[in-house]
Amino acid sequence: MFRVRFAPSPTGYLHIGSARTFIFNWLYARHNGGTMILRIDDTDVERNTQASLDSIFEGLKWLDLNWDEFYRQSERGDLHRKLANEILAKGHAYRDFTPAVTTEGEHSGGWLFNPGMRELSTEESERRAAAGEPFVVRYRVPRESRESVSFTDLVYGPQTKATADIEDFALLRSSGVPTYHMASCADDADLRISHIIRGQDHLTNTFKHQLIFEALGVEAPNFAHLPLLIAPDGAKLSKRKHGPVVSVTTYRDAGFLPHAFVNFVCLLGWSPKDDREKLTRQELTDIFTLEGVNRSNATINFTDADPFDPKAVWLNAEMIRTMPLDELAAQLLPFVAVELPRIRQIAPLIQERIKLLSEIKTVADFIFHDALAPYDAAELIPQKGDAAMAASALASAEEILATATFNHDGLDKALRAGAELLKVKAGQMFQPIRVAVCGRKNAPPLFETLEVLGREVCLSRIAAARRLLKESA
RNA sequence: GGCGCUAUCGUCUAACGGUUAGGACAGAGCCCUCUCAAGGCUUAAAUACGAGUUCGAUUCUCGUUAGCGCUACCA
Repeated sequence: MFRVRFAPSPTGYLHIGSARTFIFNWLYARHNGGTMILRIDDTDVERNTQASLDSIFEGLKWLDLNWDEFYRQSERGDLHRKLANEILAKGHAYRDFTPAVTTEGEHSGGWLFNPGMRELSTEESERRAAAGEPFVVRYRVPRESRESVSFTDLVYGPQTKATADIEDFALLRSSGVPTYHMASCADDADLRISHIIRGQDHLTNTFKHQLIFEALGVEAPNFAHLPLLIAPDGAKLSKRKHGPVVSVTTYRDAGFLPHAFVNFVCLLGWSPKDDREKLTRQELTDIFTLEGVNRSNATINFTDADPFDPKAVWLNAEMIRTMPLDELAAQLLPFVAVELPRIRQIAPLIQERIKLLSEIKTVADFIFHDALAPYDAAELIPQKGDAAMAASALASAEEILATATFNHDGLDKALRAGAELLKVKAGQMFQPIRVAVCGRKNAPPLFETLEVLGREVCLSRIAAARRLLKESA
């Protein structure tokens, strides 16, 4: 019975590291025929935002990742408090009436608990609580009765920590609201989570969680911690420091294919061990195992100039190149204000020229704008040619295009014949035409481009180019 | 500071204790070609450092160094 959960706290948008955690959980669940649970860990009322919650749903929707059960911690407070009080009643926790220390508080060197509070008698504790004195409930780490706490991580192996190094952490805040540790463990126990797959930043917290599960009298779930995703500067990814490049929606808006993103992220901290890189979703679910997860942090390689990891871009370009044209056209639709049938015509022209879907706007700009952006007449002059050659090529092209069969083969034949007649190389004939119709030298192949543009547009742009050439002479 | 985790090309990674340390991306060069791409071929590039165990260490042990994480009434 495999039950896994992704438990984000809605205090920022869905970022790439969280997305990977979801994906690994999802893959693990699907691989094992288990249950994927989405649980919103919103116990920190101060920092929760609706925008953040929306961003989580938006991101997961885009990635086309689903879940089988959904919970919100804020609706389960009764359970958390009940279990916390059980722990208190059993004597595994105590009330700490010490007021929260101010910022200049003196707890500099390794205090584990507030002296005296652990030893308060039950009677006094009850009395002061009843009198309305504020308190937090702290776990009573069993330093006297026990040397250490241990568990075996499915990724990092056997882990042990001395109880002497674990502080008496809070279970309930003075407001009565459970802390992350309490709420998380209470829910994991109640939801019968079998495997907790989460970021390595929780590895040392796991000893505390182990203690909570024990106090609750339930068997602890299995743990698998994932190496962290870090920025090229070695720091943990953060919006403040690294900007929107860490947000999943940034990838979407830039024109990544959802699966390219998933594929890329899977390669960070996990390997199929057989040199395969491009993997379909089915292949990923088939071969994903925790044994393939490695232990060292992975750097996402980006710069200010180039905000996306080159490998992610490459994967995206690969998928764009190999996908059916109808599907590509559908993916391209949100990026331009053009009808689907027209995009379908353009798609073959740009399929192997764009790395990101959004690049359709620049690579095929000459199709979307009636008027070409101004260009220098010198651009029209072919390699090893002069203005006269450009002029005659364009004059000839105008004539040819007026009557030629307007498809690839027809244009190919007619234009090559025209070049021969002018005694110029094919390239010298084509270049002026390309610049005339596209407004620049680098563009998709000529014949297909002419065909998609249509006779009328081509002729008028060539006429305009001839005028430009004359004016600049 | 304390505790923990990690360390292979620039990046992501592979390698039962025995390999010329492999692959991919990015880079460089060549080819193909109507430009740009795409594609093909070639190339450069790594075991953090020091001990130990062993016939033999990227792999096991210890130490050093570095990076990261945790050390909250954040999650």
